[in-house]
Amino acid sequence: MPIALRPSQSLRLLQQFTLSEVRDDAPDLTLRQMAILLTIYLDPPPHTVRGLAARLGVSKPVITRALDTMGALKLVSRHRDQLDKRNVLIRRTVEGALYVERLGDAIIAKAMELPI
Amino acid sequence: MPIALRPSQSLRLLQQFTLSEVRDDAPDLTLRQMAILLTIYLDPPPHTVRGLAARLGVSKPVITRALDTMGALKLVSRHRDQLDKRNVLIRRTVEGALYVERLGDAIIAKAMELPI
DNA sequence: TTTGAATGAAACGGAACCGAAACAATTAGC
DNA sequence: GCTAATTGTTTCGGTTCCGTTTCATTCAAA
Repeated sequence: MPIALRPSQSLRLLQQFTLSEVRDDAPDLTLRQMAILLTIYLDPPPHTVRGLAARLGVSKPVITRALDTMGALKLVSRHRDQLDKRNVLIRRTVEGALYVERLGDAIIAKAMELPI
Repeated sequence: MPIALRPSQSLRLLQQFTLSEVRDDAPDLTLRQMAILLTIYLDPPPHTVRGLAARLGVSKPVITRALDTMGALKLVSRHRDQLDKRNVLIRRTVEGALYVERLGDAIIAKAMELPI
């Protein structure tokens, strides 16, 4: 059975989620950064700058800069591909996995609280 | 019956939603702007800068700047409260309602596509 | 009426982000 | 080997956002 949401439920869920993120002490990611992070953690590896840029429909510098920021936050890490040294492989980190897990928990909690 | 989501479903839903927003031509709002916009459109009015700042747990300048940006996008409008001219009342707009409605539709569509 | 509190906006310096273009490093094709 | 293509990064000028502080306006209380 697919997940069926009514319009008011979907918007309330999004509101509660964004509010919890804003209120939280954890660093706020931009929408783009969040899309990149989730793609790295949900889609099967390997992940490259080029591949992520294509997945998001943005330019490569957008990915590079987002990886700079999230790398400083230790949410992802970069490593040169030894088979093709032009490539950079983006890998998951423990901190990133925790961050993503926390996102999922927040959504589940807010979904549970939704009025019927 | 409350909305029950499994962790993988909640994260996949968030990924699909953020990806659709990033890919979309519509201007990307920051998480804070989105929280403000949804609060204005979902919570009962009146909405003031001070009230929104308290609701989000941020400072007033954060609200003022976000209203500047979203006002330029015509997603919200500002009006002086004639009863207490210190207050600024934030009101909804047609464009903002459409933007919010589109957000809800995107979530519903992505939720329907989730694997069981 | 005058002092103090409350509200929202503006100013400030610093940081991050944007699109576009140019760039070095590496690989592929001939 | 040598040219062309690919990959990711850097640079550029400009914009937006941030936190903090300061300010103007308005209301409330004495």
